[in-house]
Amino acid sequence: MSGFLGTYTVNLDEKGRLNVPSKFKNILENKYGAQLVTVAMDGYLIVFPHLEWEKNENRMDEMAPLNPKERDEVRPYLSSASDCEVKSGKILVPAFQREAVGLTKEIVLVGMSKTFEIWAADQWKSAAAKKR
Amino acid sequence: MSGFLGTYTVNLDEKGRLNVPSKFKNILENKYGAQLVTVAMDGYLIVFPHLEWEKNENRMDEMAPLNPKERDEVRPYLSSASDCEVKSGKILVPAFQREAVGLTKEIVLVGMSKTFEIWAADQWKSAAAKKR
DNA sequence: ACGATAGTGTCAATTTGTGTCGAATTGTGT
DNA sequence: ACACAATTCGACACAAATTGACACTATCGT
Repeated sequence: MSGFLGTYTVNLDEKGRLNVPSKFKNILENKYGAQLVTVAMDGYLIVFPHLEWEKNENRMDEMAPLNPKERDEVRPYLSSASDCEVKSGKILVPAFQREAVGLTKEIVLVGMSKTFEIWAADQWKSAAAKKR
Repeated sequence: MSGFLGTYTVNLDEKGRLNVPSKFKNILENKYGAQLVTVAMDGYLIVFPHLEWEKNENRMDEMAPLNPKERDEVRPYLSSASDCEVKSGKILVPAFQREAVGLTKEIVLVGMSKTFEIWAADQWKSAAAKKR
């Protein structure tokens, strides 16, 4: 297996869950596990298998907890993150993240090797249009 | 579990308590315990699980007790701090801290890995707006 | 001791999250 | 192209978390 590759169009169900495509599911089961961390960026979510997320976390945890400047630096990332889990083959995207990046129903999963991304389908289309 | 992550909007009840979201509650129960220390910063409260607070305390205890400069540095933090506890799944924020950071009803909990923060909802919104 | 204020535990109604299952769709081998 | 297997979809029923209110307890000052 070569990490997360390709794009998949899927739908969120009425509670905001998405079905993980079987290719991604296999990678998670074989290389990682069910634990994930999602981070909202400008326009999309990044999904980290827990193992990959830890690399970032260790860096952030070195901050001096009573130093406001240092807190300000990491807050945007941590505050927009969430840990979640693949359950019954599905991922629940928390409401605050769905709102943060404007996910409604149709979404696109984009493989990015060690991580993958979740885009609102219309965002993805217009981003793709801009590319060329 | 990856520490405190994400943002949660909750309301203080009529006595100034907040419901701890279950994700945070699980982390506290599994990794820490019910004992917390809250510190007022400029605009928000930091909530330390007791174990994490001790790390600061150790650092502060190294200061020379007869050195006024060093005393001046730590005084603002300690004087604005309070210890509290999760009881029946809720945290009572002491009145003087609610006033210190202007908490009324709607508040936002912000995960910061080893700690989390309590913001007044309007403060949080205007801070977020400034970011970009 | 008294009332006033602040703090605590509990509950029912609502909202949100989870597991399952059949039907529809897609993929695979022949 | 066909039959069969695997995957995906959407819906439902159930479980858990959240909310807001209420009643009760402790604490404080007079």
